Amino acid sequence: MSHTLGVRQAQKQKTRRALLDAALGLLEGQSLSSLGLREVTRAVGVAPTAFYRHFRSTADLGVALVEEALGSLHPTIRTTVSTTGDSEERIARAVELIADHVDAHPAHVRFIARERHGGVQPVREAIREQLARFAGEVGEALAEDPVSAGWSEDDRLMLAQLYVDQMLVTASLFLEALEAGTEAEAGPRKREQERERVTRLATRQLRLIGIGRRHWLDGPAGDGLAAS
Amino acid sequence: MSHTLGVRQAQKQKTRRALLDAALGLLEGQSLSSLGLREVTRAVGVAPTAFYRHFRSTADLGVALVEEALGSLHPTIRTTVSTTGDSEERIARAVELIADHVDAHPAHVRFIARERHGGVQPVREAIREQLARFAGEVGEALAEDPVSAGWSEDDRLMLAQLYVDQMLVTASLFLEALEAGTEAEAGPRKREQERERVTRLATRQLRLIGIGRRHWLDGPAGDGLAAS
DNA sequence: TGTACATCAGTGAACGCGCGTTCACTGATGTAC
DNA sequence: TGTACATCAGTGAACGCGCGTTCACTGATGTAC
Repeated sequence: MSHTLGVRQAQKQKTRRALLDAALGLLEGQSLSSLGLREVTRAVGVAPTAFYRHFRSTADLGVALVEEALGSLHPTIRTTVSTTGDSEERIARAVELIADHVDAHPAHVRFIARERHGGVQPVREAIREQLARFAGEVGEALAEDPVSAGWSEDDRLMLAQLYVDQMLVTASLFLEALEAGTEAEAGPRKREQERERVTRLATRQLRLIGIGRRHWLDGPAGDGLAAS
Repeated sequence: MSHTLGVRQAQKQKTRRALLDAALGLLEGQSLSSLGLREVTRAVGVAPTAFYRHFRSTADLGVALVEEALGSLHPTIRTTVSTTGDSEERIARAVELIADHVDAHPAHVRFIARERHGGVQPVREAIREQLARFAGEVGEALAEDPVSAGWSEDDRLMLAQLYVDQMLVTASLFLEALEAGTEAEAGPRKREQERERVTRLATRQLRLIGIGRRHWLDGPAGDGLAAS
């Protein structure tokens, strides 16, 4: 019980971590489809051939990064949606959670935003799967929420996908806000302003969706015919 | 008035078009940041150096593609939002318009989805600018719509951005539906099913947003406190 | 209309460079007895 | 505990290849007179 891994395995994991971290860093300025295996090993300080001890290719490394970026997020998302309380409080908490996550893991967020529609098929597919899982989980959480009681499975999933996409859009905006403050002349003042702006925007968008949600079952007399 | 261009200019435009078309084709399978200048000229059948007569770099070509993909869409979007009629009809028309656009220009749509968060900064910036213009235009159109009468400029822009992002999400889903039918074993049957599924999903998401929109000014008594 | 010169889109050779992948290797770690 | 052998993460040389960029060029098109 004292040694859970062995020196050799531990060292291998350390190199693997270094490769993933170096790749993530290099991916801030380019897409996965142009990331070179030699670039990554050079950044870590190992021979190019060492790469093959851990990954078949950079695409393979990309799939591992997807798992790392999104895999641990499932419980967080679940509890966030399930949280009870006033609608406004829940929205504020969700937006804050997204902002904090972007602050804590900007490179992961950028990677997902970039590669979701990127040029590497297996990575796109891995992201698609994770997001589909998110949507499924949010949909289940919605089933237990009085606001969406009586909704069909189909409707719940429709709303869940709207929420998941909205989450990604918002995360991406927070990332841009973060970068706005990193530009040479701008400084943290600008960043703070941008962050506040995105928070306000995302909050109101979620509020509007929440209103639509609460009136979803009101029937066509209450909405379908009231337009224009 | 008989010759508007001259033989030399006409030939130059033709080569330029060929370069843009070839690049767009090659970008179906990779990101701009990994697209090679030699790849493009090889596909067209000109010498690599000919590329420089038209573009400084592949990034420069990418910016031209953004203009081509989004520049002509402004009037379309404006009239779509301004269209009068029943709420349901307007939603159906908007979704159909997106589906038709994806059918007509799949490579352009993929390019925008991919490079919006891609690894080439000037291209990201060009897309950001075009989408900001879209949002501004949708916001103006909303000002003339009775449903959003009395809204603040800020609120209109908030909704406009939600619509623009939703438009992109939907276009991206239609693109996936299109590809689902292109895979070897699937065939057009699968594609038709997927297309119908996305139409239903997008329609209901827009419907929910529309409901939220109609109740936006009802006040906190009607929505803020009704949750959970 | 004809001639002489200017322009400039596209050419083709050459360059140095970094790429992904192969291979036989080394030497520390792990295991069997 | 000690010895003999197996494993395997990381090495380093070598390969052929395609890349972006430079340069002086060619020859059709355009223009001035």
